[in-house]
Amino acid sequence: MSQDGIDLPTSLGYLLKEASSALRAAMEEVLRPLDMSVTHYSCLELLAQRPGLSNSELARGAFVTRQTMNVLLQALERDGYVTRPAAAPVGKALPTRLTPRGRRSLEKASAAVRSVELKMLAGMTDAEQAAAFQALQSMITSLRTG
Amino acid sequence: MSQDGIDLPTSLGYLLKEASSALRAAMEEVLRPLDMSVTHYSCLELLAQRPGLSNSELARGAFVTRQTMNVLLQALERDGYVTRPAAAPVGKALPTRLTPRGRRSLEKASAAVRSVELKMLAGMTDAEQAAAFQALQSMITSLRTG
DNA sequence: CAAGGTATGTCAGGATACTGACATGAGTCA
DNA sequence: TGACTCATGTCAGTATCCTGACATACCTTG
Repeated sequence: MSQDGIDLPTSLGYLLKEASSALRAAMEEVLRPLDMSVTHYSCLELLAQRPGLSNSELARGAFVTRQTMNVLLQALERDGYVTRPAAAPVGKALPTRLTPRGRRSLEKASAAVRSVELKMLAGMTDAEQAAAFQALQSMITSLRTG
Repeated sequence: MSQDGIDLPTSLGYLLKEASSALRAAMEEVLRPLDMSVTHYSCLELLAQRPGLSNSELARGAFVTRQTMNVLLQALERDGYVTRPAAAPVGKALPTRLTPRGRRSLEKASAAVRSVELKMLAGMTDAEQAAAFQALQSMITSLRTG
């Protein structure tokens, strides 16, 4: 109606939110049988790829606050999925690592999430995926600068 | 390290989450001075474009549950931003409409959000934007089916 | 007409994430 | 050295959103 307003359904921002919401819902669905939340999985996956990450670094990687990640890490540590040294080797940062149990737990989750990612990419050519990749990165950098 | 795991930083799913997170943060930043949350703004924008939407329809459009949208609508109605009839004209759905006050409130917010959207799109050609649009829609439909 | 299925609005309780705040450790700079 | 800035881990309180549940209203289908 008005040319002033953003046309929601055709706005890239809206579409981005919709896609992210759909992805999150799909991930929650496949992770629920494993009693694992998306943040939970993100934390484990990050640790598998970059062992020794600190609480704050994990928080940034999972897009939550370091307070939120801290309570998650405490639960994961209590249940034996990760380990943290009692004292910080340098500074205050406590390098976190997966235990064998954590690694086992991640395996199933990783397979489940991979199936979601494959479903999401189904119907897109490699060129389209590359274009989407580049577009998303451009959006991120544009939003962060300034 | 392992070929089994998804390489997070290069995964489209991760990038999607990162972009969505950055967009949400940018929107929250410009909406905070107006004492408006993203869901709050989404609700008003939806009503401006499609007057008469019901609570459940608004919830789907803003990607929250209808319970969440309901408490928001109650607050908006109490503060005079929207109106809902006391009785449903048909079924149980209560068609919601913006008041002049709601429309005024939306104007500033819409301008602020538009600036964020423009910033996000800066550095992308029209062709790249079109490609991103198509890619996101493809992901959404793929995730929903099956 | 009766019965099942679907969609809606709403209430209550609980889970999740956030903001605010504090103390501590490391680096910078005059 | 001392003051300053920044990043980190952690505690407490709050906000936000969700799941579960219920009653109601429409719409099929036999």
